[in-house]
Amino acid sequence: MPKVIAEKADVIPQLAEVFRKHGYEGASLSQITKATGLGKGSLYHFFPGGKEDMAQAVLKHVDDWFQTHVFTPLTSGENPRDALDHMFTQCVTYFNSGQRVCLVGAFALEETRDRFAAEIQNYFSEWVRSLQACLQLLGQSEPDAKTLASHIVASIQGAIILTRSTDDSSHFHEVVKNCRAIATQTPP
Amino acid sequence: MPKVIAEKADVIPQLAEVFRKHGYEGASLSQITKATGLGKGSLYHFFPGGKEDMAQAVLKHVDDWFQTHVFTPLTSGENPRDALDHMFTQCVTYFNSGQRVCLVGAFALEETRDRFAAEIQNYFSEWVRSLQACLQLLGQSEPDAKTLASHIVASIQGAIILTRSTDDSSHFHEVVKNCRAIATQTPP
DNA sequence: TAAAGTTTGTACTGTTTGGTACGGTATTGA
DNA sequence: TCAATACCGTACCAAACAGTACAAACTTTA
Repeated sequence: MPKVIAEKADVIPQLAEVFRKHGYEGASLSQITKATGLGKGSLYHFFPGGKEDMAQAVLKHVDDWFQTHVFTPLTSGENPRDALDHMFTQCVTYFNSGQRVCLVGAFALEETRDRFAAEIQNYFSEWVRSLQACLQLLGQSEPDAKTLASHIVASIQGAIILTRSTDDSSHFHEVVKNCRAIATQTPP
Repeated sequence: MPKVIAEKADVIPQLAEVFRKHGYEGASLSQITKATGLGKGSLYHFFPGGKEDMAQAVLKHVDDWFQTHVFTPLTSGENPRDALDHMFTQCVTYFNSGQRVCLVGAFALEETRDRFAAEIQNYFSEWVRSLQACLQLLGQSEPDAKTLASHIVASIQGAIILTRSTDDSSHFHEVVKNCRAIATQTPP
């Protein structure tokens, strides 16, 4: 196993921050070189496909994180109540109380949506699907769980927008609190 | 009143579509000239401040629309129940069942957020504030109405992301339906 | 230590960027 | 009808853009 000076994996978090800040179209290579400290040579060595290649790697990284820390726990089935709590806690941390943009959500609003359609769709489908499964384990009917899951995922995404717009992360916390409430209430 | 060949107001909708598609940073002047059919000369005649000027005009236009068609009706007080219904209906139409990006929301996720901070903040504050007022007229307590209002606005914004991500506007309709339900239920 | 392979910086390409300058053409009020 | 004003197209600018080429500097293997 060769020891390397830098690894692809090392620069992905910094790459992600650039895309988060400026979106796909708005992110320039000069910003990327500055953020990663890498010259174009290294960048194109790791990502021969250029910007698109970098974005793909970042999307994959985000998806892996959510798969491990959110989606899989939701469907583990051991203790759905705890899994749900865990999801909300992880979201508050990961999205920094709504101050940190969701990269996939941001891509979904740009024209780039088409370029990364499969990755974006997969991320949100998986989230809704696994959350729905968890809610059904908690006693919700299938259609109720489906609606509720969509609603909760949407709320979290929207709460990021609201928090960033008003510079007030209490919005995010309130929305999460409300989501916890409607997720555990018994349907009429 | 001078008759003019073209008016500023005429190009704003087309301008808005470009910003919606590409975001502020991603929107290039060549895309704008193409979309509006206007040369740079005309563009800089109407908007001496360039791209930023154009974006300001578009934000103003959006804000005016919501002020007239959503925010003011919510606080009119005549019939809060109808006003609430009206808001949801207008949103479904305006956002084309979640397929049309909310320009202000999209700006809030970009780095441009800082540039247009005041306009973005005002838009969402007004929305939440007027919705809260309406909910209080419907019998919600002040804190409940505040939380609920944040939650509903966030849900709508997030529902756009979800719908665009999955290319399935049923997500938007389900979220709106759920929002209608939680808005009118009596608190425990 | 020598050869092979990996990583990195620099200089360069042609293109596009936002913005300016300015001459020309409509439309106006007087 | 005749300035004055409002509109519009083209050519132009320096800076920044994404991407390429390639040699120098490292690591590793042998």
